[in-house]
Amino acid sequence: MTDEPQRGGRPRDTRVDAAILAATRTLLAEVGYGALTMDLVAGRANVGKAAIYRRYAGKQDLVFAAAVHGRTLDPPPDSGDLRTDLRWLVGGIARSLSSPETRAALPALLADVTADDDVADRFMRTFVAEERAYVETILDQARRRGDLRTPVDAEVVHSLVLGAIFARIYLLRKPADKAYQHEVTDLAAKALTEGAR
Amino acid sequence: MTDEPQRGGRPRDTRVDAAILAATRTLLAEVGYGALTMDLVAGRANVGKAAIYRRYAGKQDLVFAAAVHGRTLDPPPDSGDLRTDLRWLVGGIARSLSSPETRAALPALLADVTADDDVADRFMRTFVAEERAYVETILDQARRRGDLRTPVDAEVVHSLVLGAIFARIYLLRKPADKAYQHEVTDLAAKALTEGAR
Amino acid sequence: MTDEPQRGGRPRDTRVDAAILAATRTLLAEVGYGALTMDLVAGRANVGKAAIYRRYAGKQDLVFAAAVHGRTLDPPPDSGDLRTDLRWLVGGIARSLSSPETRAALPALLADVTADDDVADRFMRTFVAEERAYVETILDQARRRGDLRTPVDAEVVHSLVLGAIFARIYLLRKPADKAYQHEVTDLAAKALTEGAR
Amino acid sequence: MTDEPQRGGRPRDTRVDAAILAATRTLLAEVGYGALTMDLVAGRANVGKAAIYRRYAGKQDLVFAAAVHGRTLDPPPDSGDLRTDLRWLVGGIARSLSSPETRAALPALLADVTADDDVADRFMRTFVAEERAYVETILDQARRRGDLRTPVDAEVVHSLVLGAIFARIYLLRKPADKAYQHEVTDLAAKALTEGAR
DNA sequence: CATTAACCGAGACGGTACGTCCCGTCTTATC
DNA sequence: GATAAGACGGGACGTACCGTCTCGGTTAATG
Repeated sequence: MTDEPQRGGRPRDTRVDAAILAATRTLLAEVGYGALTMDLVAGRANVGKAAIYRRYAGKQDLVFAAAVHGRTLDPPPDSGDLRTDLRWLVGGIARSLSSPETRAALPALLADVTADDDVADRFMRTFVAEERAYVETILDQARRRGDLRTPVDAEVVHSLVLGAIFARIYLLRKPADKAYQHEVTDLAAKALTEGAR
Repeated sequence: MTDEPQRGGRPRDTRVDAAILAATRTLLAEVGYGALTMDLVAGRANVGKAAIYRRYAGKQDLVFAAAVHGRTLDPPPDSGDLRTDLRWLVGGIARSLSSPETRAALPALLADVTADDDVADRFMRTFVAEERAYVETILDQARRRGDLRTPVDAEVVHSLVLGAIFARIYLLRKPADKAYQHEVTDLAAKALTEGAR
Repeated sequence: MTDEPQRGGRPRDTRVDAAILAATRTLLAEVGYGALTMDLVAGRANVGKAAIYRRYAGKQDLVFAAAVHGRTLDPPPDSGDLRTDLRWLVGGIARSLSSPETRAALPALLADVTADDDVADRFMRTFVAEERAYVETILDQARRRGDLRTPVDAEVVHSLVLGAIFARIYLLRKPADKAYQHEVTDLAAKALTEGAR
Repeated sequence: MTDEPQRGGRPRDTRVDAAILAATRTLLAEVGYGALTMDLVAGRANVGKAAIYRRYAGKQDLVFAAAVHGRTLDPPPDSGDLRTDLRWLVGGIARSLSSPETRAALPALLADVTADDDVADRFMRTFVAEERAYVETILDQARRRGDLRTPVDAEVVHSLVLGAIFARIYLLRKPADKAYQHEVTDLAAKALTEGAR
């Protein structure tokens, strides 16, 4: 986001903020990312284009804010059981990646963002960091309980779980439903606990 | 592809076919998907734009053909050992997703695919089906050897392995190097064989 | 025209010649010069484009041949009376410039042709030369009869008469009907005979 | 012209208006109508193509505005002498049709006009109407002086004079120089005054 | 009678201009 | 100084024609 607020003069109109985001979400659902035009958003929100560019650096930034940002997981529970913790993680990621807005925006966002390494790193950090911390928490707890085979990298576990959900939805184009979540949780638990103790 | 062959008249020039694909691949690696222009491809291939549009419906179609189509894995080996088979699978997918052309093209392609169900089907057939068959072969062989815990779905295994590599490269933006491949192979083997026998 | 015939081999098919010209004339009337495409002519005539280009150097050449060429005046009569001779000249030019095909083709042809001085001179000569000779004949006869004021240039007279008809039809966009022809003839006769004898 | 003005927002930049017309006039003289490209005009004027298409419906519209519109004759003098008035008329028309821009644009424009009746009306109003009024003025003055043979139609006189100059330049492709202007003036004066008084 | 050279329809070829669309910035008048 | 409106420079898109070339096949005159 651009969003360094102004110093003097008339303050930003919060109704404009809301209208922009609402129009973006509506249009994402109606026409998809590709046909979502800045002019279109401005028109739908009854807002000038400048008002959008004053808030967001561009289309990617806008869509990221409207469709992806803030969809955060609840904090991890520490159920005392690795499998339960994993089920919670898998469910959270699945829910986050399954929302209609995310489904409409994420692939194109990923594409736009991949084109520029700087932007990409920033976006990915935002997208990934919180989840990563939760994975580490879960693994630490399990390690403390002695439920884990010794050397296991949180980054690898994260890529496995996140990748499994992402691939299911965006590569294989099937729903990441409860049954699938269960299978993934099960396999992950087996992999992490095999040979432990 | 467009590609309905003509009935009479001058046949398509295969040298033009080749020049277009070669130029596309070169330019994907040189400038990336975003800066890849139809005029640029035409110029590099010494070809008229019409010659491209005669063959491909647009940029997506062209890039799909140039970057994804025909990039097939070697046939699966049946080493007699599940872990070795998995290592081969993981390595093949990693190699396929790591090529500069694929790295340049895949995210944008994925975005296009998500936006259009027709394209999606074609994409799935090409990108996913062959790999899936290999996964099934590997699992069947392991099952026949009795190395497998009973109920395991090839589709789930595929999404796990493919997702792990994809997430590593395109979401976490790190190389899917040998060390990573080994970790994924190891975890997958553990998950699949846990409790077997 | 291109039209240097071949030395050996199969001779040109006269049915093709006719079909090309017929299609051109039909299409000139149907869609006008601007929308008349070589492909369109070829398609309508059931003929390959090469067959057209074997006969004509290009669109202008084709249209010139189809719509303008050969529309020649009858030979001048020498009625013994300048006014009568002028009426014949005016009528002939008016008839020639009024035909539907000429009306459809001439302005655009003039435009295309004006773009290239060499082509322009060639076309104009063809278009103009015969008429010019007739004007000279008429003036000579009048001069011999003593009906003419002394110094009068055939080129100027020609430009006056031709221009009057052309301007009437193509600049003012009104029919060069009998009444108009009569007025022009009358004025021309007055101008040429004023002060004679 | 397109030219329906906007209601709010940034107004059209008159410097852009001027730059577009200037570039068009320059390029008409430099390269002619055929080689005059919209991109070329945009580039020369340092203007986006959209800025041109916002003002003009296409190449014809642009060229019409640049080359023909507003090129008006000076007001007619009333010298008290028909021949002098005619010389002025002939000279004015000749000057107007001889300018490099008009020479480059008029034939193509005429072609476009002939192809589209709507355009034709606009063309006629601009190109023809003012001149016609002048012809009528001149004839009226002469008539009041009694210098004119009785029934003479301004439209016919206009077509004669205009046609003579047009034919000289665009059909015979010779300069409408002083000598030619004198001959035309002379013949016209003779035709109009023959038998008068 | 066989050869041969130019013909034939069909349509792909390189090239070029078209007019449309979108991006992200800038410029008005208004609040 | 923020706002709605919308013009601005820039640049890619996909379409349409031009005039040439290439394919398989045909047809008359030559040898």
